[in-house]
Amino acid sequence: MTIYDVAREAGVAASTVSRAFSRPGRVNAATAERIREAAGRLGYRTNPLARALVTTRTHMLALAVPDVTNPVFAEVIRGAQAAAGDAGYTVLLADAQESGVRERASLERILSVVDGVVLAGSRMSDSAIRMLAKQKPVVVLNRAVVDVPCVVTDNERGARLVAEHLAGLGHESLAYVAGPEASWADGARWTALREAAADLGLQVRRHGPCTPDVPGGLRAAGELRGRSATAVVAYNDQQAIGLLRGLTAQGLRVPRDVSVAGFDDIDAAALVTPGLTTVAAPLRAEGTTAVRHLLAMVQGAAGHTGAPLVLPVRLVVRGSTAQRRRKRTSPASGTTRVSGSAR
Amino acid sequence: MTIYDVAREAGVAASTVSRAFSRPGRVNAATAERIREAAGRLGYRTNPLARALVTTRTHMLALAVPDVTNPVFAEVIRGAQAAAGDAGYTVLLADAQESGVRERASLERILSVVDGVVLAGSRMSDSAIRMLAKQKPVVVLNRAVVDVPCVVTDNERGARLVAEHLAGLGHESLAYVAGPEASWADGARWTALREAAADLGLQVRRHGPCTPDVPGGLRAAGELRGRSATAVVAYNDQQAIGLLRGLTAQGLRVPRDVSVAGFDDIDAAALVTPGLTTVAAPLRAEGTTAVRHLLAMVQGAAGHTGAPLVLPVRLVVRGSTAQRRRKRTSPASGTTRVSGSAR
DNA sequence: CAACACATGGCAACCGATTGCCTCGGCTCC
DNA sequence: GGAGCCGAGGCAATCGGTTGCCATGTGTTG
Repeated sequence: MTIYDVAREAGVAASTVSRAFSRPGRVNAATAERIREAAGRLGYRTNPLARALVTTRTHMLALAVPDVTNPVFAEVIRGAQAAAGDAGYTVLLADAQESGVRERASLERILSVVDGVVLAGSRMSDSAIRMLAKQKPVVVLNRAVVDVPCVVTDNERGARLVAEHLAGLGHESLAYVAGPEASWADGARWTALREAAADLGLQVRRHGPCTPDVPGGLRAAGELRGRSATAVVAYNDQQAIGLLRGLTAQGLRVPRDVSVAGFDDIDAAALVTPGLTTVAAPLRAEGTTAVRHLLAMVQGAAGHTGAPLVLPVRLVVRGSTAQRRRKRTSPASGTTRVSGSAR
Repeated sequence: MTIYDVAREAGVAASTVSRAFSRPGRVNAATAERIREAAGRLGYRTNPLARALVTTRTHMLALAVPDVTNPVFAEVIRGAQAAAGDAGYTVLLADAQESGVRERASLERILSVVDGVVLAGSRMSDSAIRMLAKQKPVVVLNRAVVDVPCVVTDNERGARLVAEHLAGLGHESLAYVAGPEASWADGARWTALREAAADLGLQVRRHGPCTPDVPGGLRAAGELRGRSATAVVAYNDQQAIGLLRGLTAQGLRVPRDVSVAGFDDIDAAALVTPGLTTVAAPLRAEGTTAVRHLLAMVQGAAGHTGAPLVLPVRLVVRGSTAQRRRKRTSPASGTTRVSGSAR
């Protein structure tokens, strides 16, 4: 089923068939109708590859994520997918598997067939990204890279919200469990948290780096043992959940003995016990805005490489944070439970 | 950077360059080396689209999933991605958003550029799938469709394992919370559970259908209120987690008053309290085997359309199931807690 | 030494669209 | 009535590879 078959069926030249589809108005309405009908009869579908070969537009976008199984990115993917689909674009996923090298490799493979790239939580170096941005339109998500269009969440405000929340509960000494070193968001969150803490007169210590997953949080719980912090803020929710479990396993009670908070508000945050207090990021929206920006660039607009576009966050308070209690007595032994409201 | 540039640089014809890459042995080793070197110098990358246009092989595969954000499929995606990557193939994701119609639509869009399709948990009708399989190589995951190659998990054995586990704990009356009607796996699980229950002399009632997510489980918990079942098996882990919360909210204790089990063993199953007893499916392996089969077909092998390939499961016992207790006294009031082992 | 096989490389058609340029007929306008 | 314009459609080149077929040169064999 090629354009030539349709042309023969409709009694016109192939070029006319092509125009009938891609350039409405360029051919006579009646002829166009006749062609469309012939195409329908033959079940003709235009071959995207052939088209792409000459137009150099594939209508495909690359989306690189550090880990497909990370629920944070699952939502981002869905958002990106939706926005792309609406515009008639298809998303190619590049799973970096938490490695800058593999990220480069999988991008390398698909780079030549896509019209643009969204880098979500990229583990590549700034210069590698800038290099990439020279070849194809690129939008970076959750990271700021000079000279490249970026979309980020409001980490500053998020960190400040947690800090204020914890300060309001009487906590004076915080711990921050860090994410991967290559993560820009980690830096942003830590810096903002430290500043907010300073403003509020709180102590805050950094631990890590730890892997941004549940095991990472578990390990962090071990390292935190015996520290004086009465509240722990984790780089992300998975770590925070790991913390919840690790601290509990040590005989500590959350939030009675120690408060825990995370970032992102993944689904699981509401499912663990106690529910996790966290800074909710508009994950779906991150995906859609990134793609929309990218599409704007692909379609001509010179990507504004100024300040990153900042998406708002909000604090979701659940059961994992509570009023600070004066000194815990014997942290390890099982004391009589009083009532234990799950929230 | 085209093949012609390389040809000029190396002092040979374009066809020779092409052969140097795609048909090793067809050109003299020395010449091939010279060409490869010239290509390297120019930074030449072969254009997949141009190649695909004539070979009709794009080296891309479609993977349709009902929901990208569902952790079950996240793992499947990762497995598929890996297997495809190893073979030099790229995966295009088609998010069906839990709808047969949207599934068809997104497939429609990418069908013409892929060499084959993996349908994971498809919501389409059997006939629609068979139709599709006529146009392109198709492998169906977690569903049996006659005349189409299938890869499924051992639902029979899984259901039997849970049933035996629960029977061993003294339970005599089970409830099954059903998944989406369009889900083949739901039918398989329910049928097998019923049969196993019959063999073991257990009662079992079916409730639903319910959506295969946490809210679905929550709703099911409401409907279950006042039933006599002392153990509930859910279609999947998300529902089971919903049940956990819903039942707890009703004042019931899991596993003291009622045991809960799920299917799949998603990450979150180990994170909730109590931990969820569940039938672990080899999610990653599902993705890889499906893709490997598909690739075999794409590369010539006539997909064996006989009995589906069955992947083994195993039962993971956690804290959500326990010995049945003689009649609960007053299910709603908060009784004195005894010790509450978390596992 | 003729005849033939074989290894190697070039020529040119082709995949299925898109698009610049040209032609042709009908109209308008002066 | 002729110049000029416009709408509509066709021709053919082009995108960047692949591949069937042929030409050449070298080695092998009888």
